[in-house]
Amino acid sequence: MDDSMPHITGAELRIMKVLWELGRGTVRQVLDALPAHQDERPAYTTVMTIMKQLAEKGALTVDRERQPFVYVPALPRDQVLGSRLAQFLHTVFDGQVEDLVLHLAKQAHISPEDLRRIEAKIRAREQAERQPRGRPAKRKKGKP
Amino acid sequence: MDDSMPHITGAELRIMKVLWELGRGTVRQVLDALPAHQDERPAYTTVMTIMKQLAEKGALTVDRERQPFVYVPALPRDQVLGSRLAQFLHTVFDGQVEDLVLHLAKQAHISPEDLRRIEAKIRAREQAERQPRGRPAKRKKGKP
DNA sequence: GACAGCCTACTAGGCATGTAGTAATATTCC
DNA sequence: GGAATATTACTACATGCCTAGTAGGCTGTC
Repeated sequence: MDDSMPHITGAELRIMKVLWELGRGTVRQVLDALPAHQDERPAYTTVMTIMKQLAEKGALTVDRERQPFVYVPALPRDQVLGSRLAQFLHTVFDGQVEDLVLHLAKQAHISPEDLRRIEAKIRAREQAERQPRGRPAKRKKGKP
Repeated sequence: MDDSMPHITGAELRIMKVLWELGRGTVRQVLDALPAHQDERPAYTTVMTIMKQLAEKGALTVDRERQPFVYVPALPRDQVLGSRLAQFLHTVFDGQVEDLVLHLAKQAHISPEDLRRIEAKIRAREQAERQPRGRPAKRKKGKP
């Protein structure tokens, strides 16, 4: 599962995020949808190169039928983010989850009430896993 | 405070962890205390180079009186780890704390009870901050 | 059928990082 | 005082990542 996870770098992750949002897209579409990082956007060719790397790593599948190639995420968002989180937890906090959450609480100004909400979500999810009945509709941002 | 935080890389963080644990130490001591990463340890000179870099960045102070130079952490563990966490939260989870904690819960198998414990700790800390005994009140940085 | 425009593939260079070797220097012991 | 040992500074090298340019192909239009 995790052992086959390719390593996704920072720039690659930015691209993946856009594609998870879009569902699928061409280089041009990804470039346009890329959150303007305050001032500068990468060049078209840069985005293309990164997407090609992602395809080679198996993080994207390419539909070469259509002429502007269409790229589709081959790895679910949860898995990639989870993998990164696991690595971060291990390298920075030595796997001490409590330590991480405490730091998080400190600097992100999480209130105990926030934790309550999260706790409730976890419980809900656990129940949902126990009795799977269609999943709750996830809202997607419509984008052209 | 945070804006002057130097960037600590992965290898550097490994060294810092040892020194936070030891309190202070020479290159040799750090090398010996370095958790044998299962199979290979870096060379003595490698550790030395990294520690020199850390000193240049201001993450370590050097006592050159003693002949085997003695290095002391100049940045508190909380601050460095917190900074890394903040950056991680921003780049990977777009600052969505709940999203991060939910992922954490999923893969690290945190139970709601664990969260309860953490919640209690946060409350305790908040109270401690409210009624500081002995220690001067910690000023909170204002947020825009 | 030729041309213009967009798209892909290939290639390259710059930068940060991690690792380690070599020469010079200080310390200690005899 | 001199030799053996340990420590430091300087430098180099390999790797990975990010960014971008150029050449060539495909598509649609006139």
